[in-house]
Parts: sequence; C-alpha cells; structure tokens
Amino acid sequence: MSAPAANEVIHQSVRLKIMSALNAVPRSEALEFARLKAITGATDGNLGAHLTTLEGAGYIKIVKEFVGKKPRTTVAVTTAGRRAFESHVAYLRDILDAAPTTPQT
Amino acid sequence: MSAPAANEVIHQSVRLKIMSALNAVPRSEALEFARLKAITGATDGNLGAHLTTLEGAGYIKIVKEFVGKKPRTTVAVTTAGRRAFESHVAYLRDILDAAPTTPQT
DNA sequence: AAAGTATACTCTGCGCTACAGAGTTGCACA
DNA sequence: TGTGCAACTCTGTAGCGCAGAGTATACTTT
Repeated sequence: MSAPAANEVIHQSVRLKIMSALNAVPRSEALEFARLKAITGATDGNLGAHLTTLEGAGYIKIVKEFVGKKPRTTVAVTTAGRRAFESHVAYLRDILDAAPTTPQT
Repeated sequence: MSAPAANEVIHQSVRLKIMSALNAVPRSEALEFARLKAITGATDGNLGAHLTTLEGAGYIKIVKEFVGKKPRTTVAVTTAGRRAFESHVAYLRDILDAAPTTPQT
C-alpha cells in the first residue's frame, strides 16, 4: 500500500472548503458563487482567484448563466476533481488515523 | 457553533506531518530530529524552522541532549499540542465526512 | 435612452511564508 | 589540530494568499 501523496492545490484551506462543499452535493449538481463565498468567507476577488486555480487544475467546471434578472455563476466538481479530492482525503485519513498504539509503519 | 475551526499553524503540510507523527507515539515519548526529517522530507534548516514555529505555539517541546558522543534533539508533543491537533483533526473530519469516498467493495 | 444596480471577474500591490543552501556551533575522536 | 557529525541559524528568493479597486455584463428604473 503506497502512501497517498498530498495535493497542495486542494490542501490550501479555502480550496479545501470549496472542494469539500462541492463534493458533498449530489453528482451533477452545482453550487452558486454566493454560496461558496459564504462557506469560505473569502472576498469576491479572492474566491474568484481560487476558483480559477481549481478550474486550471481541471477539478471544477464553472458555468455562467443569467437567471431571470440576475447573473449567476455556478460551480460543479469534475470527475478528475472528485478523484483528486478523494485521493487527498485518503492522504489525510492516513495522517489522522495514526493511532498511539499503532507502531505499524 | 459546533463547527471546529481550522488551525493554520497545524494545517501547513510539513507541520501537519510533524504533529501527526508526534501524536502517534505513546504519551511522554519523543521523536528524534533525524526521524522527523525522514518523515517530512524537509531539509535541516527548514525542519528546524517549522519546529521553532510549533514550539512558539506551545505545541511541542524540544529537548537537546548528548547521548554518548553524539548530540541528539528529541521532540515531544505537549498537552496543548495534542489538544490543538485533535481539534484540527475534528475540523478535518468535518470536511472529510462530507465526502463519501468511493466504496472499495 | 441614460443612469443605476447587482453579480462576478480581473488586476495590482503588499506582506507573509516556505524553502534551499550556506555558514556556524558544540562535541568527540583520530 | 583538524576532521566529522548533528543540528541550528541566517539570508535571500520565489511564490502565494489576500484585500481592495476597478471593470464588464445584463437587467431595472426613471
């Protein structure tokens, strides 16, 4: 069993919150920009930059649409994004599950 | 609020590895500098700086001693360090638990 | 039509931090 | 004495996160 590696793109705390939130919604559903802003506590610009980073990594898909009167940006996780997130979760679980009574390497 | 907060001191990846490794050893035991270097993959200087950060936060105790001919630096987690680590673990679990991993079977 | 509003993005500049690598210290042994 | 080991300190650099200002789009109001 090879130890899973850390994913620094996902590990960053704001992006970790984003990926966690996206991963928690049912497949093929998305979250709105404003919702992510509330979840992460980031400013508009900062959140936009993090989303760009995640999109550049191929982990999320950004969709811009107009619903009635207002613009709405929705974000959904991609298959690669889910895989990467799950892999990082496995890495974290490795760390978190290290028990005081387990001298096993 | 019931949601635990992130601890940025511990969240940093090298320090997370350090705290995880220290938390995994039995109470009142310690790890050697060289062991931590192998675990984290950091250089001497970098590891020393991270240890200083953790010590400054009160999370670890650094003990320098001479054993026979050689200097040995050992590092042990403090009570506050365990608490902080456990708190951060709770925070991460909050995030991870929202992420159903692909069932292996 | 012109101005205003809401949403979300882009850009800029600042400050912090991680990092590698070089240099230093303390001790032991040849 | 000077070589080697272990670990620390220092320095410079590069990159990143962040806030805030400014901008674009589409709709609303007057």
